[in-house]
Amino acid sequence: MTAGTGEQRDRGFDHTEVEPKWQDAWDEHGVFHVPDDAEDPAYVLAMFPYPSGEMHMGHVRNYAITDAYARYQRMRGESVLHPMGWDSFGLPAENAAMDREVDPRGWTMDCIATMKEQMELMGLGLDWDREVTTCEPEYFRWNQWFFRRFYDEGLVERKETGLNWCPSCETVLADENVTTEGGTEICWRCDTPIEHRDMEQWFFTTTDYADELHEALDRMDGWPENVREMQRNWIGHQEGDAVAFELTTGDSVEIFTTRLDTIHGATFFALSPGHPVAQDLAGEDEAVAEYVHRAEHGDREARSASEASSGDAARDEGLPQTSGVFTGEYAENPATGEEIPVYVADYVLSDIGTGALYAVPAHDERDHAFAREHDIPIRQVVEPAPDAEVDPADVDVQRAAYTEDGVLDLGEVEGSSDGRSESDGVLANSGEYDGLTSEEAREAFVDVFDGERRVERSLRDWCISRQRYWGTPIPFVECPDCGYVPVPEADLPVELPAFVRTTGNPLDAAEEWKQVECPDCGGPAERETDTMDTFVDSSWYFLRYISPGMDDAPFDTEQASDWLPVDQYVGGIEHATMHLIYSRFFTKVLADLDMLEGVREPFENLLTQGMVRKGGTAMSSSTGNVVSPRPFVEKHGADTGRLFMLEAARPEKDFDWTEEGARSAHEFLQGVYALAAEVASGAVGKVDADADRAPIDEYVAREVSATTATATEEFEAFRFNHALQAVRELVSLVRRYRDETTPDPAVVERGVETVTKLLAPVAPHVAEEMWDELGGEGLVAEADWPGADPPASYDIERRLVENTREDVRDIVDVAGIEDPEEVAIAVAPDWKHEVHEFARTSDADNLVGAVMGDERFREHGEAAADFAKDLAAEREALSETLDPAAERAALERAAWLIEREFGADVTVLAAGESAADARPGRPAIQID
RNA sequence: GCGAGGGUAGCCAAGCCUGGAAACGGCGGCGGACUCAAGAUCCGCUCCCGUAGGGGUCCGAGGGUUCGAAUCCCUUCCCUCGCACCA
Repeated sequence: MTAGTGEQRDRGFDHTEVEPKWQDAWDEHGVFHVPDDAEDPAYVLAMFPYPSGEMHMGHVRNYAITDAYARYQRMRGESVLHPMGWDSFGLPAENAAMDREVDPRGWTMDCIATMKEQMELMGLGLDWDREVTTCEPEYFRWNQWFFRRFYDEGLVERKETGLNWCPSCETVLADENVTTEGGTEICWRCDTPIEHRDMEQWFFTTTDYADELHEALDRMDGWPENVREMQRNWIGHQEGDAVAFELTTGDSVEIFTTRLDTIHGATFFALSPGHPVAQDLAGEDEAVAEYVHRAEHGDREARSASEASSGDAARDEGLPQTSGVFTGEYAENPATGEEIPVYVADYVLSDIGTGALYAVPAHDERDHAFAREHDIPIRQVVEPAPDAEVDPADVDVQRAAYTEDGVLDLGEVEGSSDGRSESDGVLANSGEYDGLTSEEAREAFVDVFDGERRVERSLRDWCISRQRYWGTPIPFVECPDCGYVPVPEADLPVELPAFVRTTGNPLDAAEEWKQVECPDCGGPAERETDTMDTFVDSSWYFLRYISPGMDDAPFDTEQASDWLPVDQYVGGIEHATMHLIYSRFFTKVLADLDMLEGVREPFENLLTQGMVRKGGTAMSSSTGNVVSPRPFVEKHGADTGRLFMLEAARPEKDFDWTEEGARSAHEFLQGVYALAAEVASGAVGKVDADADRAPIDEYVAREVSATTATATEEFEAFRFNHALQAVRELVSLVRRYRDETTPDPAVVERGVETVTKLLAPVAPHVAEEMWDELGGEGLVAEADWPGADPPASYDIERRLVENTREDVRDIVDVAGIEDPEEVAIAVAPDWKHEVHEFARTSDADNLVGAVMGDERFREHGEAAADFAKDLAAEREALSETLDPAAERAALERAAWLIEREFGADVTVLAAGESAADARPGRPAIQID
């Protein structure tokens, strides 16, 4: 439908008129501004966007969630910080600049302006006074400032290692920026397969914090388990031992193993092709040199080859898994004193452990395969424990490796009472250590072989250099005499030179900018031309929101310590191992630099929102499978979009965008607005003292309270869909009340007013309009959230009413009663209630006996015995019921619903003859 | 291979932690009210049988615990995601 048609205006509201009006009003009242002196406000944060210029539905969902929660908290009386900013450095701006003769800055600023306008269109309640833009020198100067501080603290290293290179983006990438798809490593931004290059780059030493980053995850209850698990995987955790082996080359080579217990079975030694000792040997031995070369270069071809094939694993096809070359050198097995041959083997990876290992073919499958191929002896040193399920005679290590390591399953230690230990392995052929369990042997051997117990992790230091223009210049100068020298703090920020279109890094081409004096010796020097990974920007932006204008520090320590951690963070799962690890790292470093007090984790609660799909598949601009937010909002209104998104599914789940769902949301809003307008115009009911109506009014009042309680609970738990479902039910009830009785306008008004408030966080514009119609004071955005106690015994009563209504329907239906005229409902007599309660709480063995033994009940004779028998059959399932008077009152309150449904008179009776069939919670029903 | 999360009526989807009602809600379908009619709105029904509220079957499959299991335990199958030549 077209906005603002005459037809619409008659009965509904026109969102093109209403939405800007209230946006202005919120603005004028500074509703969303948080003063600096606010005490520990609720910090509700959506991951700030990269300003691409167009919002997509994922953004809308993200912000609809945080805004609803923030608005809800505000109505609860909290001060709320709900800020927004722009993650505005990055390659797309540079690409756009190359494509269409603009400069990255201009393009970015235009995009920000458009996106901000779209956010305003959505009516998001954001504190724009705290807007943060990472590509502004006022922001990125602090990146440089942090870089220097980190450098002073020894957290910055410049080192050469094998790095990921994206040929399309023409820059190195951190490990975190590389994703694996079908065995191929690709760039997270452009999906181009990456290459490996050895380069010297700048690193933040995230590994210094690996232990804490890993261990703290266990305590982060506010995070979803899958994100924590992803981070655990990413950081890695292998407990083992490092032991040195002496080689005939004269080198002492450290290995890392989780199976030190098997050391007596080591029959060869293996180095990865990248290992320094292997590299040295390659210099002396042609065969080794050739193998190392093939291993290093086969790599790339093999990857593209395996990509073409079905591509199960990224196993090199050029080099089989068992490939390797004997170096002619030997290592001494410290356990046996034997000389074992040293191989260079491709299956040994340079970035796992130390890149060197002793191989135990008897107890490791890969070592086994290698040994078979190269005719190396296989010696068993672990066998099944005497009490293990496996017969030692069945173990043939010549045929296959026996990998049971005999680790005690902690959960099963107690279970050894069943006569069988869970420890499967004990040592054999290991001299004096025979008979020890693997675990005991490991304990012993660390000392015996002068090793070191250690935890190996897969987390690597964070490579932050990027060979791109549109980022924060790394504040260093390279002097031919002094080496790398930091730019003095007084000279910060190092700003970007004008953009030039060039292949490669534009900063390299900015000759004038590049040439500087060395801060140390004053001689000619060159600026570092790399810029920082943009994840540096996003690692602390949530701190800048706290003191956005501060110009002598990145943020105010005292205020940040009070306002952090972020109470609720909402964003996409794609940042699980990137942004969310980097931010945690930054926060810990800042805490250790005393810039934060008592805060070591930035985000208390994390919600990863699900995708918005269409027709079962993800919305994607490349396939055109999208619903564009802007046209949608212009046509149907922001509230419609927000309501639909939030009621369609729980925030963390994916959901399908459907036309029907959106339409249903729109119609609901129009309908509920119309109801408010009708109430406001005085067209509903008349003030007329009618005693009969009192129970009905009370019924509605109780439903209003119950809905409020439900909505509150659900908002609190981020289940907006459940809250909204309850609100829809209440609206439906209020309508029925209005239509079918002589309604009390005050009751209707209270219902509609409550609905307005409950809806305000989700459909804020319509809610303001309704609030205005109803004559509410001020803005509903600033109104108090309604009280939230559920009425006494509400659940029991609801069950009673629902059951009774259903029973009436059943009877009418099954008995084929055409036109019921009178429905009589009779509550069970007092004594039955007493027996029921007695049965429910009694623990007597013989319930019937116990009941009949009580003279209160005995006087009801046979009826009491029968009833007791029935109860006995289901005594464990008996649930609490209302007392007779309460039951009767509840049914009287609900009687109007039955009258309305069947057009029959309904009478609710106290117990009488007609109540013979009645039971507590199940009244007798007579229909005529 | 390791790990995490899932499998609920035609579809989407609650409930499972803290066992106790054929199992919330939405969509679709069916019937009814209102209406000249359509739309909108409202009220029901939607696993099977049943002319007074009853009975049967049911929550991926199979076992078990229990008076009682969608919920707890074990086994098994399938799906999604993350990690993975990890020494």
